[in-house]
Parts: sequence; C-alpha cells; structure tokens
Amino acid sequence: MANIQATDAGKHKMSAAHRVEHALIEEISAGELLPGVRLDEVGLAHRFGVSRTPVREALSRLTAQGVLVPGEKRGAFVAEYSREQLSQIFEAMHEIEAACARIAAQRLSLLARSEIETAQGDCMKAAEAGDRVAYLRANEAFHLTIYKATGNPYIAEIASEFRRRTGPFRAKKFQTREDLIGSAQSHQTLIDDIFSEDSNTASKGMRDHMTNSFMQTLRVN
Amino acid sequence: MANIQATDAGKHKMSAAHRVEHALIEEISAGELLPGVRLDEVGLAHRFGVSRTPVREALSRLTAQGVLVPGEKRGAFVAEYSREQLSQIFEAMHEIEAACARIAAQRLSLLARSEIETAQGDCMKAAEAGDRVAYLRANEAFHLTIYKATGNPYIAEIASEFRRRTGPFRAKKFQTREDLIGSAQSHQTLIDDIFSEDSNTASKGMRDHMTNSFMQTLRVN
DNA sequence: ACTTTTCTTTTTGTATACAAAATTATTGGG
DNA sequence: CCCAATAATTTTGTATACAAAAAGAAAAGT
Repeated sequence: MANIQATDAGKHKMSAAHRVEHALIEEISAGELLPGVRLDEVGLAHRFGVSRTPVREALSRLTAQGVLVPGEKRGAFVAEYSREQLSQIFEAMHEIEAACARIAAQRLSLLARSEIETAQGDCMKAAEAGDRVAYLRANEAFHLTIYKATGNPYIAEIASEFRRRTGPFRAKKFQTREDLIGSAQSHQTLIDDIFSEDSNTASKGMRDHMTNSFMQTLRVN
Repeated sequence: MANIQATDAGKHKMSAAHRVEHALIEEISAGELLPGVRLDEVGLAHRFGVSRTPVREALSRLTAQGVLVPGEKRGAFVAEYSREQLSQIFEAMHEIEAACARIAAQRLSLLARSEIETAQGDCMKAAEAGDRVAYLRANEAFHLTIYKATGNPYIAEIASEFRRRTGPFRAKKFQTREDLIGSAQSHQTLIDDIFSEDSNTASKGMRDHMTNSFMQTLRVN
C-alpha cells in the first residue's frame, strides 16, 4: 500500500532519488526491465549520473513497495512471479477490481461517465489502428478512469498498484490487431454494466472481464 | 502494497535502517507515535545511536509505504486522517475484509480452523480479564488468522496493512471491559459465518462485523 | 506597532570514504 | 583434474562532510 499523497513534482525540482525511482517504475511497467533482472547500484549511479546514495534510496523504496525483491544475501531484483503467484495476484486483483466496479456504479458522476467514455474512445482508436503501444497505454488509462470513478483514493491506489505490477505479464496477450480490438470491445460490455448503476451487475461484469483477461494472461506466461 | 517477501531478519543481523523502520512501525501501531507527529532525522539518529543515513532510509521506506507522509516542503509526519479519509479507508477495508472472509470460507483447512479458534480463545481470555493491551494484540492476531486462511499472501498483506494503519484509530473504541467482551463475542458470530463454508454468508458476516467496528471507531475519532 | 530585510540556524539531499561481508578468482596440494 | 585455502574484487551499509534550501530570529525601516 503505497503513499498516495501527491509527490513534490509539482512544487519543487524532483530529487535524484525520486527521479531514479520513477524511471525504474516506468521501465519495469514497459517491460524494458524484465522480472528477475538484477539491479546494480553502481551501474545505475553511473547511468543516472548520481552517486550511490540516491540510487540506494530509490531501490530501497521500490523494495518497500514490493516492486523489487531483495536477493537472499545481496542485490535487488525486479520481482518475478511464478504462475502460481500470478494466479494468486489475479485472485486478489479480481476482488479489488470487482469492488471498484461496484463502488463506481454506486456513485457514478457525469464527469466520471464522460472520462470513462473518452478513455474507451481512445482504446477503440488505438485498437482499430493496430497500434499496440498506444493500446497498452489507453487500456491502462481506461481502467484508471474506473478507479477514479469510485471516488475512493485508497482502493483506487491498490487497484492501480496491482495493475502496474502485473502490467508486463498482461501486456503479453496483446499481440495482434484482433487481440486489441477484442479487448476494446469487451470494455463496452463492462461499461454498460457499470453505467447500469446496479452494483451487482457492475461487480459481476468486472469479474467476467477480469477472468477473461487473466485466463488469457496465464496462457501466454 | 508492501513487499511481502521474508526480510533478512532470520538469516542475518538486521540492518540499522530496518531496525529503525520496524521500531517506528511498532510505535505507530501501539499509538505511542500519534498521527500528525513530525519525525526528526537528527533526533532519531541520536536516539537509535546511528547516523542519519539509516534513519533517512527507514523514513523513506515508511513514506513509500504510506505509513508516513512527507510535509509540503520538509519533514516526515505520521500519517493522520480526517474522518472523511478514515471513512474512505474503511470503505476500502470493508471490501478487502469481505473478500478475505469469502475466500477463507471457500478454502478452509483444518489447520486454519484450529488457528482461528485458538486465536478466538485468546481474545475471550483477554476480554474476560479486562486486559486491554492483551486484547488489542489478540484481536489483531485473530483477524490475521482469517487472512492466513485465505491462502493468498497478496490479499492477506493488503488486509494486514490496512489493519496496521488504522490500528491506533480502531483501538480507541476499546475502553472498558464490556467493550472488550462485546468485541470478542462478535467474533463468534463471524467465525460461525466463515465456518459455514458458504461464501456469501461469510462475506456478509464480515461486512456486518466491520461495519459495526467502523461505526464505533468513527464515534470515538 | 507593524512590515520588510537581513542574518542565523536548521533541514534536506547528496557525494565520498571506510569497513565489513560476500563473491569470485587464483594458487597450491593431493 | 579436483578440491581446499588464500587472495583479490565486488557489494553492502554506514558515517561524515558539504552545499543548497527552508525556516526562524533579529535588526532595520516605515
């Protein structure tokens, strides 16, 4: 459960430690840093042009957040998960996503509706264009609008964290243009369920959507 | 979402940074460090007999986990919550706890049953004795047995984290021996629901239990 | 008396050095 | 050739010094 208060970025120059932390999170999410990869303090310090101190801080923070795992005796590694662990994460994620859908359906504002629809429009556009990178980004943004619609930053953050951590694994199921279009189309069903404003319909809709997503993900991991 | 991998404690001497981190977590959970209190790097370094470096690391990790919040420009403070925020946390917690109860009911092992019953026995003992400190500890332990019964470390950890963070606020509702006994007795209803092995019964039982707990907590905060 | 400016102190973030622990490479013996 | 011992190298954790930023206190101005 990470800190959800605003970071300093808007008010002050971001510290080196935070820059390194965010850069690593981005790389992990983008699949550029693969699970199991060892992170090297000295190498990172050299690469970011800073001393080991801020690098150590960034690595330590990421370890505290579970994004990295410590080696048995030394080193920090990008967290990797067995299929067993992945399925456990998905089970937890399943519950959280269903809860988010339920709460979102209960307190859907016009603004939230609009944001969800706009995000879905972006998904459809990227899928039609067969633009995988854009679709990955749009897909994540779409789900974030649902979390935001809950009006509850705490549960939204948990859902977001799960999404970030499983991102590289889930991304593997989006290979062809057909994959993208299928995913984007399934969003529409989900939206209808949430916009029904019926808690159980929304919750069930999200469970179905995520079950499908997880099954596909486990197929390719 | 914190790191749930085992720490080094069992294999090696714990680093100073981890010692400080754990000590602070304990003090916050015990209500010795109150919400809103500012943590002073230099003072803590002096108190723990180490340099600022491991203290900074501990504070940074706790900030990454949301246990502490950064001041606008400087300082780290024990996170405090308005009633509004508390109720949002409880809403999220409500969902997580209900999910834990549902999953636990679905996969209840004999060992898990035994552990839950033992923990409840400890609760009853502490309550009858009017021993507030012991009850607080036993109550937390009781809930942890339910999380463990889910067999899913990820959702268990989220639930545990919420429990840790709201601990000081929830503890305020346990003032008299009657409070303790009432709480311990409500566990029995909850146990029956979970031991029914019916998902919906367990889920609803937990929702009721937590709703009651939250209402009481908001009354005294 | 109040406000602004200047000075001082405190806090923060970082670089660097050092020591200890862990790992790897090399050497010598069977 | 294999294994054990030793040496060298790398990694980790920490202490300390330094500079910059922020806050507080004191002095000067209106």
